[in-house]
Amino acid sequence: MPDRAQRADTRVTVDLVIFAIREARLQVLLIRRAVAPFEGRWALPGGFVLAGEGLEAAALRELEEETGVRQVYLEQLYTFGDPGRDPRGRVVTVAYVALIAADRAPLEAGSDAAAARWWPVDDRPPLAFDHDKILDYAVERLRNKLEYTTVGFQLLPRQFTLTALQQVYEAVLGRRLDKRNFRRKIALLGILTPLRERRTEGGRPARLYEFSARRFEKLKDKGILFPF
Amino acid sequence: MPDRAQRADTRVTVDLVIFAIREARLQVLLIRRAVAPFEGRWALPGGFVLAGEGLEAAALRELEEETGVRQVYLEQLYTFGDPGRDPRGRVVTVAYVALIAADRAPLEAGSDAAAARWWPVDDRPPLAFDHDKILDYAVERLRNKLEYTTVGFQLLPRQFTLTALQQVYEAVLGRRLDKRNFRRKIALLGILTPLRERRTEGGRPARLYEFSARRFEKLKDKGILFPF
DNA sequence: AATATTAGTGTAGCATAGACACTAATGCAA
DNA sequence: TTGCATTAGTGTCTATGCTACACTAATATT
Repeated sequence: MPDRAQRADTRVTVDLVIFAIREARLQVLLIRRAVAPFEGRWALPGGFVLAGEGLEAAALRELEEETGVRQVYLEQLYTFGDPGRDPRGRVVTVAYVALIAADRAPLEAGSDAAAARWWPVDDRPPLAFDHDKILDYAVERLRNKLEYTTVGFQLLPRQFTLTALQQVYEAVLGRRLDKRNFRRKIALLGILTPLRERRTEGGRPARLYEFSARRFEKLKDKGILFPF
Repeated sequence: MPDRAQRADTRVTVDLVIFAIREARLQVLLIRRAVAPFEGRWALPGGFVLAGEGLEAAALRELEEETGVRQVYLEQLYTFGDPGRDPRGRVVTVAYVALIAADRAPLEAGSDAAAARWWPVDDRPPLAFDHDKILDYAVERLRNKLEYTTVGFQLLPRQFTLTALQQVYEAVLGRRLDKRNFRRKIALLGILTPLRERRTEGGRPARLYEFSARRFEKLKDKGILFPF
């Protein structure tokens, strides 16, 4: 049994890695710190977990404070608790990843006073605390999940073209994909509903699609858990 | 900014899901609680993170206290922090999964005073706190990881037969595998070193093998991250 | 009407996964 | 010693999925 004297109470925070696709690149929302430590450095948005508040609830609260959006995809990433990761004392942080649909991502994120902006993940400033490590891990996780889940759809508006969907995959994975192979794979999944509408953007108009959560659930029931 | 009065300090614990293969089944080490709450119920071993101690360090310390083993595979699983998950107050727990090689798993685990024993995961008593949820999630993760990583080898002694390896996979996945397909897949990976020794156990003697971390690293370097 | 731009479509080769049954080497008991 | 029980070890065929690869279609602009 640990001695009561040694058993230190600890402050617990949540940090958020908020991703969106902007200008066909994977971008992350960062805030510029106004106070020490790391004053002036960019950091992941986050904050303390309140008394009686669940971890995910705290993450959702911070997310809404930062971006104004609700009902987004949110997933716990990892918990970082090295002593010394925060010079102010013992702070354990539970990191979450949020995915925001392109059309719901605030243009230049309107945070309360503090400067906040989107940065391309592969062209970003050095971050405060151990946030570089957190962000790197988040990107790795997102890349992996993209290949065997349907999280990719969370980065798109409800209606989208197949080209837009492919651009999401290319932006996250960081490499070009073959158009025909990509479309065949998607079609084989059978989780997209084609719509009557088309959208025209410079050339031949493209058909719009919707993600069909209903069909996806049916696949899951059959044990086809991760169709990607 | 959260109000300072609302920002509650919190106790942080680590809980351990310690797996081993025993009698060809996936088993987990549980301890019987001697004190309230949940007195008499079985629970995952765990304890408070000490001041100045890292999360993983705390998990390793608890693991050694509980089993006496060192240098085991240890991986962070998930962090559970629902308010109300512990009737004594706000406790956030970081759950870890440990894999112990069959030959190093204590026979009937010798914990300090408290009763401790191995239970088959699919034939276990109801657990204290939210530990059933934690254990279920750990099993799910282990099953997934088994298929695309080499964690399976962590559940075996350094030298083992292919049949023993297959039994590990069958015990974790909970289904029988085809002997020829299994052996072909393993051979294709090229990460096993055949030894001269054989081990005889009732019938024809079986060749022993060693996991070759060196060859595995070479594969990783080539980008073949998860050969399974 | 010509041009630029984006959407949309099929096939062939290769690798991987699953189904499937018999022979080989040893220990033990009659 | 021989036969029997027990565990080890081996190859092929089929189906499925992945990769590479090039042209036609529909619109807007000049």
